[in-house]
Amino acid sequence: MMARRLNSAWIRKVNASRLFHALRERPNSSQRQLGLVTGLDKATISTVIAQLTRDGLVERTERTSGRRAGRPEMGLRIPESAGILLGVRLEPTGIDVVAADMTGRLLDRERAPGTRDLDQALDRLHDVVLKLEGRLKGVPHRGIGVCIPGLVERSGHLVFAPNLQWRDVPITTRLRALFDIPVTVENDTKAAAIAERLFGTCRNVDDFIYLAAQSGVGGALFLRGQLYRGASGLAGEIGHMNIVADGRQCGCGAHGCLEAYVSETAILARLGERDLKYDDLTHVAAAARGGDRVVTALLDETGGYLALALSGLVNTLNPTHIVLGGNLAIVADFIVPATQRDLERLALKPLQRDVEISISPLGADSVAMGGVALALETFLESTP
Amino acid sequence: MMARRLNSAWIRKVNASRLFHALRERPNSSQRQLGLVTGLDKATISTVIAQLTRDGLVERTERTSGRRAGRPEMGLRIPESAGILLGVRLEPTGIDVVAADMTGRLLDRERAPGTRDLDQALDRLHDVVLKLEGRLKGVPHRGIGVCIPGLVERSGHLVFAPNLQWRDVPITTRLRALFDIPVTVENDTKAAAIAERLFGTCRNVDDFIYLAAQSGVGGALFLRGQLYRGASGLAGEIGHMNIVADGRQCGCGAHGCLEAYVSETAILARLGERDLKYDDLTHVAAAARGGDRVVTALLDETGGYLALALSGLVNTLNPTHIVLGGNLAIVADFIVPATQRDLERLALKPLQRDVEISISPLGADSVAMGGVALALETFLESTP
DNA sequence: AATGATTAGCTAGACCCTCAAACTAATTTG
DNA sequence: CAAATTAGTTTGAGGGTCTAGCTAATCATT
Repeated sequence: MMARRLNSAWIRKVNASRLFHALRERPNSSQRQLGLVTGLDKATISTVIAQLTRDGLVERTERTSGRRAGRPEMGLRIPESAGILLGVRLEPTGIDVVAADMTGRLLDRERAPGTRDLDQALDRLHDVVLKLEGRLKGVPHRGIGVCIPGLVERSGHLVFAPNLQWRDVPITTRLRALFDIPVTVENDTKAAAIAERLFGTCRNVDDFIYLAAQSGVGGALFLRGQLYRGASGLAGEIGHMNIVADGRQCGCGAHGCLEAYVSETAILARLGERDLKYDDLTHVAAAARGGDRVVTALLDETGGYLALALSGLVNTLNPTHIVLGGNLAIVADFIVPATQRDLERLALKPLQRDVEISISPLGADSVAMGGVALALETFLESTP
Repeated sequence: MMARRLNSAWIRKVNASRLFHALRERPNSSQRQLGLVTGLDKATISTVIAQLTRDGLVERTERTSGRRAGRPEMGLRIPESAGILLGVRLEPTGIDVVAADMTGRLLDRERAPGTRDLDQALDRLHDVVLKLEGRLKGVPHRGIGVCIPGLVERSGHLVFAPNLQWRDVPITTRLRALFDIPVTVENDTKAAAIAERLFGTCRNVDDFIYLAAQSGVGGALFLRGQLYRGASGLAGEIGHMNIVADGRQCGCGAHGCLEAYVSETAILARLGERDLKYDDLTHVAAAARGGDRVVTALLDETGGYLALALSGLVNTLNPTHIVLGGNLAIVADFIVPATQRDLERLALKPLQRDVEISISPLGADSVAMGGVALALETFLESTP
């Protein structure tokens, strides 16, 4: 119990956020058009837009509508002066920071070398952010979202980040001490899924499964239009679903996890066992495009493993979309057909019929843009 | 888009519903106690309770608090006169109807023979309900919830009910024409899960997985305190998760589904293959209690299969509880230890740590009580 | 040009809501 | 019997959405 306090201020916040997103996705909309999209009353829209305009988050553009009797519609948009958002991706191999405007348009970026030393990583992050902030003066900095490859609890506590070798770190507290703007911390894949929803292929999709493979396999669920975090915030660990009884050893200690078959590391290792040495998936994709039968066969097989995991999720969650991201997107063209084929075989027809597999368009920036998305959501949820 | 209209009337409805449930679970609470539980302001509680009292849904009881300075607390409760709810379970083997008061207490029941003939089934249902309603005069009849073993879409359309052999039936429309009180239709397992949440072991649990085995295996997910229906309302089909590659043939046409191992039918069939003929799980449970090694070994194995499916769900959904219901509950004592053991092995430690497996206390009435729960939810959501 | 028709956006007022603060009520304690 | 204490009610402020009417800005027609 003890749920969120429901009062008119909260309603206003929800409606303002809904209007903001609608406008973000449809720049130059008029109030009338926003009404059609959001279902809100025009009086409500009028007052909310007036408030957002006072806050500098919305401005009028030229008139828009075609030749037609009646008062012309006024276009609205979210100006660059509305503010900037920062997104951070923390990895052992590098610290990426991107800056975007309030619509999610990438403005600038900066990178620092990665490290497994926590204090050093925070120091470097601080420096890089300062550098970026210095270049983007004169506009309010609305927030920063930090993405970490590990288990981040609801509370903001980092349970474990295998690659970084961080364990039990009160990471949010540490980061909040570093910056004077709102900080949000989340698991990298979950953040990327939010980016997919705000900026990617799932803009109007309420129920989807996001799956990203890098060194490991991460997943995230969007259910009823919201990221699903689960009881303690750890939901989405699709990578460690068991798909092969007594199968390949996984980094988590168990056998037969999805991750042991479809992560970048696993694909490269499995190719290695067939005496094919590749450094990364880009080269693998090139070989597949070149028609290498061993490679395409292995990727096809990989698609089958993926389908084993996904079919169960399709049956249980009844999503409309499945999105593949991370490095997996690089070879997705050679994986998806098999996944599709096996999904048709394994999932129940009425559920499988509704689901569409797509490849993330966000590319290498998906996680950093996830940070931006996090910052945006936090900003819109904060009391104005 | 085009989400639910958010206004003050909606807030009131949500708060009234929250208070109603709080009072239902804690009869004789005072307004102060309800405030502690729901987090609502005492002024809000005062006005809402006054409204509910006017509507006849709440009444005062004797004073309650012990000897203490200050004005004594007044107990509140939901009286029998608040109304009755009807729950229906439609099966080919029988039509069960139960009547309960607004707190979910069973008052009366009636049963008619089942049939696969749709018109005949509706006729019989109508008769049985009339009979029950005749016995429960003088109190408003607030609604009826009908549970069907099949895929029921959000719209109320029945896609397919394998056992009843019904396909593509606008079941909700048909049923609404039959009764003059609000009718809600849902898949039987989903309804049972709601019952579990309102009347069973998950009263204060927001995220749980419900799994019931009868002739098939059905599942339902409670996420963020609400039943999760998925994009088209078909979520929860855990029974057809693939758990064994090229495994046993399942009724759905595929191989290796969970249902092919842990449904009542499957368990009996697998015992049959070991030359043990049983008619139902009650006898199997008796044999297991009697120490029959073959039976206990098979049930133990079954628990392992269950763990295969559940571990993936635990990793993806991060629930706090897993509830086993339906006929599976009868033999659950011999299954759960193995499930628990394998879950510890297969699911990620930080997620597995939070999850508790329990057995539904609702017994054979779980589905019919699910109908009652459906009716109650519909009533509380309807505009008063 | 002037006028009317048409449509977008604004605004006043009704009617909800929650919530803080003051008030009333009902008890125990001294 | 007064003081202290605590539960519940009432009042009023301040917020929300929404209906209905109003104003503004255009096109079409005379």
